[in-house]
Amino acid sequence: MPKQSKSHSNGFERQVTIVDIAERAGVSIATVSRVLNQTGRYSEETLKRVKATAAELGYAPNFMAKSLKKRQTEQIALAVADVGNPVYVAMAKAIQQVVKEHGYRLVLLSTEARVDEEISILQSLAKQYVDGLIISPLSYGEAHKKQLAQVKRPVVVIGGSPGDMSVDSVYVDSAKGVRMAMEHLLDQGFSQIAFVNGPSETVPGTVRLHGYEEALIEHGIVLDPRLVVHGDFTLSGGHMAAAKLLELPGLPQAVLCANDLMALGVLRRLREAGVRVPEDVALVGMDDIEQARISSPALTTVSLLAAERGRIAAELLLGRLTSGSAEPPRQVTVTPRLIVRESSVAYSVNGGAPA
Amino acid sequence: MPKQSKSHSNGFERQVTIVDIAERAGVSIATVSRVLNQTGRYSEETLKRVKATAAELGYAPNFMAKSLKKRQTEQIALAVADVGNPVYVAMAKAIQQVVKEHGYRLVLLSTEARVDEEISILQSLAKQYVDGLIISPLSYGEAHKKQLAQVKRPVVVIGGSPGDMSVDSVYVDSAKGVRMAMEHLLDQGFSQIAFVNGPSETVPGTVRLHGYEEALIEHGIVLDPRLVVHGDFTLSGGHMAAAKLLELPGLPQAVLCANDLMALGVLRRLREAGVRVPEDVALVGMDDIEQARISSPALTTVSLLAAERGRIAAELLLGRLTSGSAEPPRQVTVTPRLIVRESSVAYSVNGGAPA
DNA sequence: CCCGACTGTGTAAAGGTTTACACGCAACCA
DNA sequence: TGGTTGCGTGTAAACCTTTACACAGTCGGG
Repeated sequence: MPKQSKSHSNGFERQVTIVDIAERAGVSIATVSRVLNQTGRYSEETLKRVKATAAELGYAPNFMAKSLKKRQTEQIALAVADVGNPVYVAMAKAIQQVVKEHGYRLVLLSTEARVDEEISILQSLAKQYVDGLIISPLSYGEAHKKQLAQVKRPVVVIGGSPGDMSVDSVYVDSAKGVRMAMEHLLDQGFSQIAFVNGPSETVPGTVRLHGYEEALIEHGIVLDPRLVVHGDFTLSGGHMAAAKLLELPGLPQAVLCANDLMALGVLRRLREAGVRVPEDVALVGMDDIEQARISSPALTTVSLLAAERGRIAAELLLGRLTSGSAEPPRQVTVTPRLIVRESSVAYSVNGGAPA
Repeated sequence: MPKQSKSHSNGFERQVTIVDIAERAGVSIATVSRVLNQTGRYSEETLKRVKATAAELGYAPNFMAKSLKKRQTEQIALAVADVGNPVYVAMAKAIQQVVKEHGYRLVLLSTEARVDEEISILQSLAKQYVDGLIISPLSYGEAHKKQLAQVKRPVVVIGGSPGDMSVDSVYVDSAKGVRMAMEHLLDQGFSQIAFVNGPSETVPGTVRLHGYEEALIEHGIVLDPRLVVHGDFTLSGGHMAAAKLLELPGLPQAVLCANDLMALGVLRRLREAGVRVPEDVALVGMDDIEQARISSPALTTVSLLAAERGRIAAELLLGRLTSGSAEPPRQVTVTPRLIVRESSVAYSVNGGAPA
């Protein structure tokens, strides 16, 4: 016997709940829930009636109530330093794609490259608004590790330190990437190779400088401190860094940049100064962002596989979420790839190898 | 849908709740809630004790429970066709910034340029996982309007049709943008101006074509159908479109592209063919993405103010959220801005102000 | 004919908050 | 002194689900 609905004269549009469906269909809310979630047992007859009533009423389940009860939100968060940075965009896109496939939504968090923001995001995980987090911290110190140890929701970090197994992570050996780029330049006979690095207090900054130094040592070249300048990983940072290089008595034979954005800034500054690339100076970047492919000359770069790292991170996280969190942390390492284009090979243009 | 993890015995490590704090501090949960939310009345003494206990226990409020009760999630969603498109990235960045300032989180939804995805996002608003939505649909037809009319949460659309007041929206007159670009080219004496448009079934596609036609009519030039080609708003789309133009008996004097991405593709193809820009052909794009500024030659373009539109949309939405939803829908219109750079001025004058 | 198994369903208890309402008490005023 | 006020606090009812448990009926086997 269907009870009389008690919701008539309320001026507000009350949300349709399973209670409404239950009343209308003459069953209990438990049955409605079972039918709608296809769980437990119910007869063919009830199934039809409940589904019909739900459709009729335009029912939509309330996510908050569901999440509260099931203790999972079907949301995962991505925290990056700069939403506009092409590298993170590529990552975000890849991640968005895989989490969407699995029915999760992506919450975009921006840290503005501030450590305290990163920490506070880690802490806010306790508020349970997401099931898991992918974070790509710029620095990765004790504060991070300490927070990570306390967090109870799965986290995967993109970046971090190699061999650190305190949490799932995906790592790219960017020092090796730098060495690959250096090999490429050294092989062409260049010995005066400038290095436009990022801020030295960031992880990428220190790691990549290390790669640069190693490559020089390996080839018996002493590091000229004047050839190492710093930018902030942005276009204008590269632009200013190039200005510093132009002040040197002689032009270096090649310039290696710690990321593509700075390389493009350098390219622009060099062009303004009438310096031709690659004829006068060879130029190499890192990241393989889309702009590198379409710049003129097309930029030689080292792909750090941003999209792939994003994809892997998402899969790692999803794995934690669906199967247990019992297994020990995993670290997936991807290998950078050198992509030779126009900006670093002088002889392909004018036919003459650099002396 | 995410797979159900088989009732993962999460018995231990219970979440710290206000009940725990209440017991420990010897007060009721209501008092705890009042103190923690700084609402209602409580003595200085209780304040101290509750706060101390909360800190001691490492309490973090449960978002789901709070949202369920308060009927608001502190989340807003952004739905765009392509997360990787620089225009949407700029929008997203601006939006993220303002919503973050107001304590909201941003959920990123991608529609893959499919209408059914857009509709289903609109429908899913009923599930209440966000407080509001910003959507930038590629097409904007009856299906959209019908759904929008039913939706009970505030939505603001970026794009849409001018003068449509069924919902908050921010609109840019891109037809006018096209006319501005055309004026710029016509003023220099060019009459053979090719137009690389987007797909004609999209809103931007039709609108911009319209602007192109109007400008021609205004100047008494008959439209040469061979000069209108189509791309898909991507780099490679522009590349292929340029190929078509190169097949024509004579080169046009100028090429106007419906967006910057295609313009850069055109630029690349022209360079491959040995055509110089701007000496042989003038080139103009639209959108003013960052790459336009650093390309070589720097691309003349029409700024469609993506970031600003994002900012405005976010503010519109936030306005709805905080003050009432009583007021009638508003439509904010922004005016495009011509940005003259190198690619369109043969006489090598750098920069320049819009007329 | 009884017992166990199974099937379909309902009852009620979470899940963690916010908040309307009520209550006890001190202070104040007439 | 009695009544009002205001303060600080507690009780309990939501918010909307999911789900453990119980119950009533049916059916088959012994």
